[in-house]
Amino acid sequence: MGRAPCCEKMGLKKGPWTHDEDQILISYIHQNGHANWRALPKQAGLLRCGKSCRLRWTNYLRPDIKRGNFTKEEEETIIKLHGTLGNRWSTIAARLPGRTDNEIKNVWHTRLKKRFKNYQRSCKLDSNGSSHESKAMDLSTCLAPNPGIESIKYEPASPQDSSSEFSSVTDQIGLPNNTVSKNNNQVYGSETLPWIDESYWSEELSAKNSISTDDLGFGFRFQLSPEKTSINTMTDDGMAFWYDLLVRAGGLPELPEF
DNA sequence: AAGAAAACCAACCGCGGGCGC
DNA sequence: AGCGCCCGCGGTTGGTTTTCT
Repeated sequence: MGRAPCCEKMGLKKGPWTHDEDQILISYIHQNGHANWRALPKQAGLLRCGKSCRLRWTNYLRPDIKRGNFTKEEEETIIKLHGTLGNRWSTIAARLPGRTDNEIKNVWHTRLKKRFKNYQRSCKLDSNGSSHESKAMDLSTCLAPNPGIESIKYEPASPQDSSSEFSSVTDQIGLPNNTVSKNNNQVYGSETLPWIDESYWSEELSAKNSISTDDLGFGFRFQLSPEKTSINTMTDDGMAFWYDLLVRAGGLPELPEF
């Protein structure tokens, strides 16, 4: 079928908006609203397509837009919401009054994503493993004020899942097999890390009592249980996994300085 | 001081959903 | 039911500004 390009018509202007164009658009919308974006530019006397007008208004000219740098709280909110919602920028923007989806998307791509990646890289274990403990504690610091993991129950995705597949899972999430054991579908770690306080987990997670890792591509389910379990070493991928898990659980604490 | 590289961000593009005809 | 229009969304681009060497 195919659709004609939005600005195909000759004479329609593209590129950065001028101050005069902004004033025309603002004035028109204040007087007439923006019920029909397609018809708006012609009625307002702008040589722009409706799409361009809508974008300029929603991303820049709207009176309720908050300009200026993002606060630390706003950045943390973006990271938390991105962890649970993914790239649903408009949904994230709806939770940040005065911020646009475009702005949030830009902040994520230009600053937050890189900072998070750098942090993961900084946590990467030494090849000789000598820094496992310290790096693990770095993670604990990262996850302060309630470091550690309360309890994780391993639940095979299907009845035929075996211990060998469990090993592949621990490989995937970066948990060395010798630090984790499986017994009656419980995953046990060593005792070297502090526990996560039960209050750490959100009400939402408590209600669900389980976290599906399908979204992460593992195809397994980890379920909370009353028994305490801890993990004492992690690779960067493992950290990314747990970090993601905590974000998804709504329990992301204050971010460390990167 | 100047050129290069990196960071930033406004704007564009194309897709898909909703809706009316 | 099918088609086409409109709008909103997410991905991407490219120009500008800032930082680095």
